[in-house]
Amino acid sequence: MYNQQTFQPFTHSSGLMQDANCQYNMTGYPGISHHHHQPFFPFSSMKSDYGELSVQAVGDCSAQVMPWNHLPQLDPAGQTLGIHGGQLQPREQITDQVDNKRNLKREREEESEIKAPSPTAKCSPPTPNAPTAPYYNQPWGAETFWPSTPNGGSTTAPIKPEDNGKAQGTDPVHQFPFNESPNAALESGLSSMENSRCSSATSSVSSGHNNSTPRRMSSGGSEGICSDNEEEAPTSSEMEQFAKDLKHKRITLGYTQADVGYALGVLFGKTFSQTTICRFESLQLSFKNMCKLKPLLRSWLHEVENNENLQEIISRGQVLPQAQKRKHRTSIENNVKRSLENYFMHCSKPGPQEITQIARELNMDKDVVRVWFCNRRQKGKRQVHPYLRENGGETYEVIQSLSPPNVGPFSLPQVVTSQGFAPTSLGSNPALYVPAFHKSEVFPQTVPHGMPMANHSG
DNA sequence: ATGCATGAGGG
DNA sequence: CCTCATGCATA
Repeated sequence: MYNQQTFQPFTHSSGLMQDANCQYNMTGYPGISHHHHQPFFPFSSMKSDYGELSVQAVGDCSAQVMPWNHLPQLDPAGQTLGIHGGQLQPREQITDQVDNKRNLKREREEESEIKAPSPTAKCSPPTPNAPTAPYYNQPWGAETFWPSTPNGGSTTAPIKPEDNGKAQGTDPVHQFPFNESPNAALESGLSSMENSRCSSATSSVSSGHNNSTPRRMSSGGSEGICSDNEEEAPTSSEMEQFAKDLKHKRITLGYTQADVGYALGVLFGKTFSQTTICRFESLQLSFKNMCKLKPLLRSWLHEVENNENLQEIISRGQVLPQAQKRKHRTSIENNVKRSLENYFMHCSKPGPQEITQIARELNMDKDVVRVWFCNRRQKGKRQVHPYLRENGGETYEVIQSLSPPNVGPFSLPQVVTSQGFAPTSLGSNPALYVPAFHKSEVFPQTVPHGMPMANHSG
């Protein structure tokens, strides 16, 4: 077992990651006013999503050079960071368990599944409208990452290295770590990456495994990619394989998930948290989301494999100070959780009234209950058993494990399928969990105090 | 690795 | 209000 915190040869590694979001403005946090400009990622002008970016910048051999070339120089200050440049220090032993990892898969549009077998209940989603096809093709608007913030404005758009200079003047904390001149080494390395993509996009990552299935729902004609449209329409198996390879490679090279997330920030201007990388590796993101991140991660993979300079550069990333602490994580007691589970089993989508009732029943804040249900639903969508994934996603499994043991008379088996990533049935049959009961059954009139959860004596 | 939370976008 | 993407905080 590797523990991220256990291996922190780099000054930036650990804390850095979780704080990494400081790299880009969190519009959600008014208090935070660091406008860190994105290092270099002319999104504004490109209007492209990551997919496109990666496709062009990274993938297209002939495409105009992307931000890569603009990689800022190593900041002299960066050297003071005490990072031993360039050398990868394996922080974790290469464990075989890597492959052992549970490879969970979830579907992209599980949405439809929810209402699948369910009758017409208020609880069940109004309408499925969930496209069965993986429409991950949708563009990744720059705004997605850099929404124009009303307050600052400077925060939203990624800045180019050149701009970076002045940006620093204003905001010394968050600009790209390197402000010198372009790093030749890096450029060279990056270029290698570009090449690799053209020749064999899948390189070490997917090479060998996936004989990509013919299914390309969308031809990236507009993107004008070299030949690797894998990014556009990776199959579930491809995705799984990629995730697996990514993780293996990452660990082999001694990177933590946090490192990867940070590196992405250095390379693309958008940092991701350890959490996200973790979820990617364990396929716990929506398929769409996976597709979105894959190109970036693949690029990272190419870089670390072919360019040691990249490591050096990334290593110099400055540790961004924690802007501010946010939220207090409410801790829900186990017995209360069980109660919530019970409610959820019967109605995964309680209405405002029901939520209020539940909240009252459990002496919880309404919002906490609401959020709990939201999260529970999300979790339900991606929660599948690892072994299911081999089935190709067509199989339904009744799993009781998801159900609280004490649901008593209300306990329902849950229908689960692994097709989340099933190449052939994406979205067709997405039931991961089934809120089979109408809310009326759960809330006949008012939440009965005698609800099963009430007796959770644990 | 995962629980609880935030916030954008949609209806 | 919900879903979805995402992450801090924590187990």
